[in-house]
Amino acid sequence: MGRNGPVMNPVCCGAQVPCDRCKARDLAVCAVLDEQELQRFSAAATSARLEPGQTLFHEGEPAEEMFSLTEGMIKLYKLLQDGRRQITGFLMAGDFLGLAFGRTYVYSAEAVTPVRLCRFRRAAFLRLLEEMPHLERNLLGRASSELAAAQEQMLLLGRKTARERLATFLLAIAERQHRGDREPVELLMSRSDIADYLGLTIETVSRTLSTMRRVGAITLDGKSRVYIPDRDALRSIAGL
Amino acid sequence: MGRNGPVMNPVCCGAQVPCDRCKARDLAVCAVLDEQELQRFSAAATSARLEPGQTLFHEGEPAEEMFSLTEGMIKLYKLLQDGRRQITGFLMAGDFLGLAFGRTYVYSAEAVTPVRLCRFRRAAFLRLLEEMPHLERNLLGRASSELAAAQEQMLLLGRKTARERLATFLLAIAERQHRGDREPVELLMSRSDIADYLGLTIETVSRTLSTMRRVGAITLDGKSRVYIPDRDALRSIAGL
DNA sequence: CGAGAGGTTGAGCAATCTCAACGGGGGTGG
DNA sequence: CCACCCCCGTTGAGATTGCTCAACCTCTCG
Repeated sequence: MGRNGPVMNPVCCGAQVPCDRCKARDLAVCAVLDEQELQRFSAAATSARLEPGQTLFHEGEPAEEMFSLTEGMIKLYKLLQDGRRQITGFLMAGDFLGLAFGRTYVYSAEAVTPVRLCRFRRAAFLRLLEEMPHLERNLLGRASSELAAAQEQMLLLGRKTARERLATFLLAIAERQHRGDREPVELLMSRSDIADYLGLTIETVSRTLSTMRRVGAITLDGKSRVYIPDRDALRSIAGL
Repeated sequence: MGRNGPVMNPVCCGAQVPCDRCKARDLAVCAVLDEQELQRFSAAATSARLEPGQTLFHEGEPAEEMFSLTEGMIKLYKLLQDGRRQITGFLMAGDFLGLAFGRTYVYSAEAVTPVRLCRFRRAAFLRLLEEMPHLERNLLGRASSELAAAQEQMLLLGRKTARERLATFLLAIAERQHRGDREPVELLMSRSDIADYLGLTIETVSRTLSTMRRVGAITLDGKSRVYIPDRDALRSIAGL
């Protein structure tokens, strides 16, 4: 799969501002790389696209590739045999995935929106990593904040009520989308995805959102646009 | 707080076999360090002890130190303002903690059993890290497996029933303690800790264990010794 | 021996789930 | 262009798991 077309909005290093240096390269990694390193990265990477619903890889498959997202949203999830699903995270432009040091992927990854990403053969990536310690530091920082987010999510799943979960979720999205206090939040994922992320059923998600609307905590525009009139009010519902 | 007494069972690099090189040093990090590096590490570290119930640090405090556990068990947890608690993990000899790249600790840490650990000033540790890229790789590997464990726990908290949670928990402990199929598992933590780890109440934990005993899935000897006659049976209860 | 902490058990309750009906929007085929 | 269908989301009613509150038990410690 080769490069196809210009990159619209590559985001670098998890930062929000697209970085000129990788704009033309469809790379999300360019953290502290110098020009020469960046070229070597480009050489090791190929670009790819996914449509909503398409699977990037399944839990348990041999982890032969690593990816960085340059556009769109991907969900990560784990399944029990009877089909119960837990979504462990939503990734956005600038995020890495597949950084498994084990032999196989420990989760499945599927596109939520149309996605553009950059693939590395695992071995090649690890070789590059070897030679660029500053990149390793960057990855360690990412892993560390992902871990913090995971612990936050454990608190949510283990101890928060449905109301609190939804409130927490909406606030987190608002922050991630850098929405001003007046701007709406866009839910790019389905109710079913939200439910499986929050450890609830779609019915409970739906009911809880309806109640929040009725109470005036949020306004809904269509199914996926959410206005939050008073963020502090929502924060107090979120329980933190 | 200086060194006090001989080290009984330091565990290295998260591996299970104590390593001679750090036995005398009360260090858990000696991964791929050569003799000189190890000496520098010893120089940067001080040793400490904690009694059960003592707190190492609280969520939100400035993260000025990092630790590696050489003996005993520590629990990590997060709180909501009303006191609801989620334990996000139990650490054992060889584990790191406090590896926050942010300014503050993102969780609290408290001793479950008597604990022996090794403290580093954060700045000193990061400096050492800078100079020992192989150590950084080691930490990245640890972070990556912690992340995998966190995702497994999200699946548990979001989607498993009380029975499945307990079964999963017992199996995980059995593995961590490398118990043969006949040997009992030791629950070093209280029912309340187990409940807060599994997102349940102590009553549900107690009832569920009783039921498992009644059904013959486990045998209890006192409050904390658990025999698992048939691990596969328990695995099938665990739902994976 | 009494007090307190930790654990178990019981009864009733409540939050969330399950099952089911219904509605709207978008795509498709006649 | 319209009718139909299907997917997704919403709403309702009843079931169920796990929680709350309370009693009781056991062990340890003073």
